[in-house]
Amino acid sequence: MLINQLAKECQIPIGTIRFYEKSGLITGSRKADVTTNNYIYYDEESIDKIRFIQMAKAVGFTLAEIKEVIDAWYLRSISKAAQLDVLDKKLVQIDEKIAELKAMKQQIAICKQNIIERD
Amino acid sequence: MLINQLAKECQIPIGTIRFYEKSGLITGSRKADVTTNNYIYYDEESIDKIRFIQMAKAVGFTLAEIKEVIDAWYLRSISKAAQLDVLDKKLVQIDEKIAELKAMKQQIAICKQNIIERD
DNA sequence: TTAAACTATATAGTATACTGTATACTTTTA
DNA sequence: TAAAAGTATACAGTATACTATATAGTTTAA
Repeated sequence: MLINQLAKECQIPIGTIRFYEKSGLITGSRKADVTTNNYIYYDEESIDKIRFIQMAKAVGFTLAEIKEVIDAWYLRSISKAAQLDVLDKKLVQIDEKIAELKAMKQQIAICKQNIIERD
Repeated sequence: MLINQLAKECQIPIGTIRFYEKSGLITGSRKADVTTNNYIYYDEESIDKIRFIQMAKAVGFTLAEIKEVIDAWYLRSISKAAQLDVLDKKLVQIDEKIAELKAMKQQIAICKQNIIERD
């Protein structure tokens, strides 16, 4: 699929896709049998990656942190142990974020009570 | 307490505190009985606010979003209904983020399995 | 077949959230 | 009491993550 369709599929601007590709987060490829242009084609993997990026960004991970995970995910050049290490560390961070969100819920619930109870 | 102590209390650079104050997230005050300088004093409320800011930032909220909550929290000039509205919307967003984090955990767990199982 | 739409590359500009520097004054400490 | 440390203000600079613009070539549709 070409960049335009990938953008529609993921509901994300084309410029952002180009930016992610330049940042090494996703990778499209030229088709050997197409010689008249140098259009870049993307596959399902790119969709998966972009969806993951969106999710991770929404919970406060930076693109640098996200790239670490994506590399552990897809780069077979990295050793098994190193891959698992990155993923385990990310799981810890995720649990920390869940804990923080739960703490925020608590705080906001108490704040709501204060507002309701005051005259 | 002066800015230096607030910074130590919250483990945050003085410059960041000044930036937060200029952004309207926290508010210190001069002391009427101190006439030789114009030092700004901060109270426990500033600590609470900065701790909240740190937590909210860690899970991807912007300072603008955080300011909304802090205003709903502390500004009595806003109507009760409006305050509760802001807080309820934030609770929804928090639940969405928790859901995204849980989905990420799932994905990473599956990825780990794939890495472990492949030879 | 030509105008509209799509693609690539390069470069500049923007928004958010700081971070650093310069200047000037005040307080603390050796 | 003088040097070191702390404080305020203003403004410039930086990092991250886009977003826009210009240019040039390619493909598609009327």
